[in-house]
Amino acid sequence: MPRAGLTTDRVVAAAADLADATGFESVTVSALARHFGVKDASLYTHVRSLQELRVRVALLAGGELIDEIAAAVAGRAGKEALAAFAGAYRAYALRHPGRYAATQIRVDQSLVADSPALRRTAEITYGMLRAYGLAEPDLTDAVRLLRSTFHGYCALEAAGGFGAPRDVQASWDKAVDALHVALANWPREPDGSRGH
Amino acid sequence: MPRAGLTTDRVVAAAADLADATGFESVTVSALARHFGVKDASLYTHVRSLQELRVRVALLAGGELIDEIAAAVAGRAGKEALAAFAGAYRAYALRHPGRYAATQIRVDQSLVADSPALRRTAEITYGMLRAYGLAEPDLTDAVRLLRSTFHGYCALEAAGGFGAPRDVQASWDKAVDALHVALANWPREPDGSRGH
DNA sequence: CCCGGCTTCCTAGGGCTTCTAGGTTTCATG
DNA sequence: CATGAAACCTAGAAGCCCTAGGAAGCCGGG
Repeated sequence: MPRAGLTTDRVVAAAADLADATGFESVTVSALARHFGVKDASLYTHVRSLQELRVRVALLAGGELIDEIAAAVAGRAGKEALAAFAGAYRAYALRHPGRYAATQIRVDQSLVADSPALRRTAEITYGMLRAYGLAEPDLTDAVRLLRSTFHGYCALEAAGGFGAPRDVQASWDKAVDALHVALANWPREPDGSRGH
Repeated sequence: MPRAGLTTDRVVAAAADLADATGFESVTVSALARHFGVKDASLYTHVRSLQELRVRVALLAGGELIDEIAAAVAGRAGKEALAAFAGAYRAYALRHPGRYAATQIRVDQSLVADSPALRRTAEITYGMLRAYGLAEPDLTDAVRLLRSTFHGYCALEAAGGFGAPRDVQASWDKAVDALHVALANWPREPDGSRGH
C-alpha cells in the first residue's frame, strides 16, 4: 500500500481548505482522514489533537490575513491606508470564511506571543493610525475600535445578519468613512468633569 | 420512579444557564439530561434536536437582551441613549456569555421574522438614531456600523482578544464616544475629495 | 373506585465522533 | 542491504446525537 505522504503542514492546509468549503465547525479528524484516504488514527502522528489542529489553522489564517493586509496598506497613509486595510480584511473574510472563522477561536496567549504574524498585525495597525496623531492610551482605544468594527461586520455578514436590502458593500464603505471621521475627530478628554 | 417534570421552557432555560456556566459550545443533550437526572432520549420529547434547542436559546437570549436595552434607553435621546444602549448591550454580553454566544448563531430568517423581539430590536435601534437626523440609506448603514462595533467588541473581549494592559471598560467608553462623533458628523455625499 | 388514554420517561441500539495502545509496513540512510 | 525511524494500520474505549418502541405515571369519565 502506498503512503499518503502526510505532514503536519499538509494536514493543516487541507483542514483550512475544508473549513472554507464546509465551515470551520465541520472540520473533523474523520473528515480529514477520509479526504486523505487514510484512517483517523494516522492523523494523530502529525497533529496532537483536534484542538491543536484548529489552533494551527487559526495561526495559518492569521498569517495569511496580515500578509494580504500588509500588501494592501503598503505605501498608503491616512484615509487611503484605512480603506485599504478594511478592504483587504473583509475580502479575506469573504474569500476564506472557514479560515476567517478559525481566527476567532481562543488561542493560548503564549502561542500568540510567539507568532511573528500577530506581532506584525499590531505593528501594521498602529502604523496605519500614525497619520491621525493619536497618543496612548487613545491609540490602543482606536485599534480596539477598528478591530471590533471590522470583525463584527464580517462576523455578522457571514452569519447572514444583514437582512435589509441595502447593498452590503456600500454599507461597508460608509462604515469605513465613518470610522475615518471618528479617528480624525477623536474625542480627547471630553469635558473632564469627572474625578475631583 | 418520580418524574422530573420537564417542559420545553424548563429545558431551554437550563440550556441557557448551562451555556453561561460552561460555554455555549459545550451545551449538549447529554449534559442537559445529566443535569435533570434523566436519560438523553427523554429530552427529545420536549426538543426536536440539538439544533432546535440552540435556536430556542438564541431566541430567548435575544429577547432578554433587547428587553434590557429597551429599559436602559427609555427616556433618553442622542448621546445619552447611545451610551445607555451600548452599556446595556455589553453588560448583558459579560453577564451572560453563553446566552450572548447563542445570539450569534445562524437562525432561519422566517423564525426571526416571527419573533417580536427582533422586530423590537430594529425599532429601538432606529429610534435611538432619530436624534442624529439620518435618512435612508444612511440610517441602515449607521445601524450596521453600531451593531458591528458592539458585537465585535464583545466577541473579541470574550475571546480574550484584548491583551494590552489598557482598561477594557475605558476603551469601550472611548469607542462609544467615537461612534457618537461619527454619527454626529456622518459622512454625506461621499465625493472623496474631502481632506485632500 | 377503576379504567382508558395521553404524556413522560425508559431501554436498546445505530452511527458518528475523538483519541489511545500497540503492531506492521515503508522509506531513507549508512 | 540492513536498520532504525517514521508513517500508517487494527482494535477498541468513551462520548455524542438521535430513533424506535415499550413501560410507567397521571389525567379524565364511567
